[in-house]
Amino acid sequence: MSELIKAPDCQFCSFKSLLFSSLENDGLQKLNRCKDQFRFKKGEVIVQEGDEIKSIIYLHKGLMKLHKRVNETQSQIISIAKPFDFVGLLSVFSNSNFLYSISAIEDSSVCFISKECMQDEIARNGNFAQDIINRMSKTTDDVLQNKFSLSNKNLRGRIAYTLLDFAENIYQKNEFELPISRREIAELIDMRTENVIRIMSEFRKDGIIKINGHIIEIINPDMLRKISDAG
Amino acid sequence: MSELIKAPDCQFCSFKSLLFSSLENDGLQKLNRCKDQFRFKKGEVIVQEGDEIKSIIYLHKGLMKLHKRVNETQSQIISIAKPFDFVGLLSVFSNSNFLYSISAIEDSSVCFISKECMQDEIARNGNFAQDIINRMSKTTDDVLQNKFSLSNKNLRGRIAYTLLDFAENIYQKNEFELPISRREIAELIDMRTENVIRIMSEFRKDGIIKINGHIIEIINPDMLRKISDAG
DNA sequence: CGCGGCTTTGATGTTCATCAAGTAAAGTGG
DNA sequence: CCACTTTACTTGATGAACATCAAAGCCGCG
Repeated sequence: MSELIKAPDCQFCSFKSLLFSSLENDGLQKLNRCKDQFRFKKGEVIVQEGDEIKSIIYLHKGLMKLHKRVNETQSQIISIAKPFDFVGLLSVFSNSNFLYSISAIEDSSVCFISKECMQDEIARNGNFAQDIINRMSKTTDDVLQNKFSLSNKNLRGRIAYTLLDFAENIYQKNEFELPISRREIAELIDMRTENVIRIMSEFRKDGIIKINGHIIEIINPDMLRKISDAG
Repeated sequence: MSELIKAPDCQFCSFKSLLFSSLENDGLQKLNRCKDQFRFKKGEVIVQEGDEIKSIIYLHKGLMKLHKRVNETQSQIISIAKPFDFVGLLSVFSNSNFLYSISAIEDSSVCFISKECMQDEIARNGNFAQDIINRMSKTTDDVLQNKFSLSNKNLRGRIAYTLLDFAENIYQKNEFELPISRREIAELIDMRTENVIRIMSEFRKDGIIKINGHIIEIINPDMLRKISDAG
């Protein structure tokens, strides 16, 4: 189960500079008292669709998926959160309850920062507010950009795009372990499990990628890029 | 062409309460000096994809579309902005240039508020910052919610959803004039012009709607809702 | 060891894009 | 104001892309 770990002082957090550069010591001290650090194992659910939003979730390490039930048998993945993301910055400030669930797809380490504290600090420190706004804007842009490029692509293009996304933006390596099942890939890019498998097999037969279970190696990124763009 | 009109004092703007409730007089005065009010005729382009972002655009009256070129022959509509929307709050704070174009699809009246002024005010006034954040969060949520519900639907469902959206959220009437062409509807909900026409004709033959050019009357909203939900 | 979930492949059917062709409507220049 | 051009709308026919259905192997787990 999830594990509360002794939270280090924010002041010494290695990610501080990325996020809270606009906070002077005073603000950091405050924020420090408003946070809890947790570890989650792969597969654990951090937030259930409909839960009250009490905190903003900052992802230190690992990967998470934001997902939504569509009906009894189907889900949809909205986006995948990477380290340094404020997971669920979407809708934190416009809804009192989460519109989606959040689950760890790799062992992860997160900070929960109380929404109230965050709001106080936003009201008190304009530079911090500006930082948060920029952050939100960027997060939104990324999600939308992703969805829009995908919606123009055929299935081959979507798979190619997704594999490149994992290689370039998430793992920065051409060989990596897919953190999600074929079915979840399908949920992420709006297609059926069978077709995810079929097309990945095609790519394998064409020598574009190697597959070993969840381990993927991209042999020919240029070709993958071409397929993604053509799609 | 677009027409600069004598801008009334923000203090007496009838929309003030909706937007700038967090601004005391001092802040309003400042903002007042940072804005220009314009009128645009249906069809006019307010912003071209790639233009530098210098202002935030507030839509008083009318309707606008946010759209993007996909290739030489195709565009895609990202969303339709209604009165009281900050058009293009998306990416204003994460990009220096617009990622999309903005065009009037009805005669419209807008305020341009300088981005710089806005940022100064955000830094100075925490409550205002909080307001803006809530606004952004809501705008984003709406766009995403829309796109996600659409992506699960078949073509009939998408048309039904869209007609209901116009009737309920934009015009609040069961009879209205579609402000966009069949082709633009296709661009909005990711299908082909021919199928937009075909399905709308089906709905007409089934007695669900009446069509007279761009005038649409919804006869059976319940059925439309059913089709939208089933899709 | 047996059950359920994930993966894989093949066969079949449906949905939708594409192509084609024609009418209507709307803008454009003389 | 009329001929001309372009753009929007409409319907039908065809084929491609993709979902669905079915069946079987695999793997981890209780």
